Amino acid sequence: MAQSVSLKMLATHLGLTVSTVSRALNGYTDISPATRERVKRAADELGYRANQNARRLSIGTPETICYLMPRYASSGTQPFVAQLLQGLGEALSKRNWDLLVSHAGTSKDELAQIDRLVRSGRIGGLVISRPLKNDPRIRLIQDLKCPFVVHGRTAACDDYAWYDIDSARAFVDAVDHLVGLGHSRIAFVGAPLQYQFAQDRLNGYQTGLKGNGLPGDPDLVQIAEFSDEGGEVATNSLLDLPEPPTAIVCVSDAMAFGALAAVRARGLMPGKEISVIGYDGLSFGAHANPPLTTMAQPQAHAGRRLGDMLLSIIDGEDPKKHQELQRAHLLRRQSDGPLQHVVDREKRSIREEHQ
Amino acid sequence: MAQSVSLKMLATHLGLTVSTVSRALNGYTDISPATRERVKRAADELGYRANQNARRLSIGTPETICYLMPRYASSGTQPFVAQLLQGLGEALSKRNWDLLVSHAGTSKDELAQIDRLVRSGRIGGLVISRPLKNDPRIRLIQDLKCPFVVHGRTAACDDYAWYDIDSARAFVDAVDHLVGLGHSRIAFVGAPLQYQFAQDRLNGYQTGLKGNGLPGDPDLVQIAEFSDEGGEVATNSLLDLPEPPTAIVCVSDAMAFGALAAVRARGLMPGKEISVIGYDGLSFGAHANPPLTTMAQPQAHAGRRLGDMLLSIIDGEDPKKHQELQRAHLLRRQSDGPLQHVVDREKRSIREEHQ
DNA sequence: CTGAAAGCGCTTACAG
DNA sequence: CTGAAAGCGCTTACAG
Repeated sequence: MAQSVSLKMLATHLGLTVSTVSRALNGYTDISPATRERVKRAADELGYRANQNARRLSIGTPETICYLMPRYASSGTQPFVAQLLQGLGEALSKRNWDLLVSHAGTSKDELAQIDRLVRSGRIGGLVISRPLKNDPRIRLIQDLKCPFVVHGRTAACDDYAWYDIDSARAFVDAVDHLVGLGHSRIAFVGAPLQYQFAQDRLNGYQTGLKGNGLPGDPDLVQIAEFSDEGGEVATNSLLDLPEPPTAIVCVSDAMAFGALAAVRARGLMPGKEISVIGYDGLSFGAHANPPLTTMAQPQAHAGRRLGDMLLSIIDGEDPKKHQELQRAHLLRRQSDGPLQHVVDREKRSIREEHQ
Repeated sequence: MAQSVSLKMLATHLGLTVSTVSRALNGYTDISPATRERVKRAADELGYRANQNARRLSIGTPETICYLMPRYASSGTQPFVAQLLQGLGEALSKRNWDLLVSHAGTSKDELAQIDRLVRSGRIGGLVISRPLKNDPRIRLIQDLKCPFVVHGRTAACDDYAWYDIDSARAFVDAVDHLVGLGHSRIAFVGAPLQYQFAQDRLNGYQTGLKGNGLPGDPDLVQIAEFSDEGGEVATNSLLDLPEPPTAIVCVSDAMAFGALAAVRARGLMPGKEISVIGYDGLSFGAHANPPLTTMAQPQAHAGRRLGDMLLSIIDGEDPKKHQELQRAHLLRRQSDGPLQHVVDREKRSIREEHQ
């Protein structure tokens, strides 16, 4: 590895002392403009870069924040990660902070890792995604008194900083939209409720039903694994009901893809016989069969905001002042449509043909 | 931020000197087993973690590697990034190294950033993805004498470490497969050739043609922007040809999604009238219309191997000994099929109906 | 087996 | 305006 020039080398090269050179480089005003220029030029020429480990040890801050990768990111269903990292990087680069990423195996590992991470002075802040309703990571980070910001929310989210999409509201909108299309038997395909986002979306669905004077039928709420396969399983349960739904709202685009597959497998056409709405706004949804109608959100925004918020908090601002709720909006493609008044019997016969 | 206990605090707490405590913790053998145990227990109880900035400054290595995010990752078409990071993280965690990610705006920024990164002693190694044929980053990193490993290859890839999929071979296989289905008019939808992977895949396509005694028709090679829109544009050009292809191989799944859309827009069914094969093996391809046949590859593998290789090189091993070529395999879904012997006129009339 | 000391490469009061 | 010195929190020869 190319041993880069040290401050001492630069100083002797200039016939100055390290303290003068250091202050010149760091823009101290008590340095003569002439030497300041001379020092900067020499630094450029020699390609001097302050050793960050030394610098950070000296100034007492790691100038680094860490993004804790969602544990299930490995399943490849986390297309938002690259964008989020991009946004975080943008926010941090303004102040030359570094972005670390950290994965963990089990939940216990994760807590131990967080503990190690902050106690070892490597990081000055943390960002975590998709918290549980009652997320042990958050209590730990609070105990550690490490600045942090949450991408999403927990059940009790009053006393820390977060950025979230108002997904409850989004599901109200989705239900309203479907009711507007004539649907009344609307189902919900959800993810395990220990995730707060899963609970929020279910709440929104239920609020939407109530707001339209629709009864809630427990059979129409199907919770499954948070993946396309899960969406398929849940949707199959719905379609097996004596009185199946005419519309389905799904907790994510991935689950909606599974729902589309299940509907098609019965010889029904999503967007015709059954409406399916996803949540996420993945660009890929445009290529689904049929193109997926979904609740889209400003993805690129999230990382940048999260980064800015975290930096402010590290600067001493009150975390409670950094709680930001964004809206999702309906991105209509082709998987939703008006209620079709078909006799049940007819639908069944079509279905049987394809089995 | 919770000021974690320092070595000095731990030492005074134990009535020992920092040097003894440090060596006990680092497993030196010249420490009595009794005190070693005592020290370790106390460290656990007090939650001591060595300050990494101090430690790394002292031992002279940053114990950190950096992944340079592909610049176009922002477009959201980089689903492999999360998996790659996961794999890298796994490899690094075995030795407690950290994983930094770095983005850059323009190409110039990127070079400056790399320079800063390695000169500032923040990182002990670099991994870069998808190099250009002649990638200026690689020359720079070599000049800097920073250990590195490439995810992909450049045109001249003899003197550094890399991990790549044999995509030339994959395209030979794809062409062979299509020829086996009766196709002879096979087109190529490609990405800009400054990317080496784009050139490799074109080469494979051409080799495949030659191997089957098929003439190469320049009209059948369409290069476009590396995205689904690009794939659509390229495919439209192909379908506008006086004698359109009966099969298309695409340089990526994203481009193939665009190709499927273009084919469907003409009222033709991919997998029937025209075969389309992608490359990547994205799980999402199963939800395309129709499900996309593709050349799949062991994605989870890449990050782990890259991380292991880089660590070995940092340990002093010869980079040239770490060049790994993996094979892709055909993942058949439903966008390919046997050549249909339809009269051209007939095809055209179907097409016109749908315009 | 343990301690005293130097050093990693910076920054920053403190003198002058 | 510049220099000499202490300190950030570790590790690691070197003594004893």
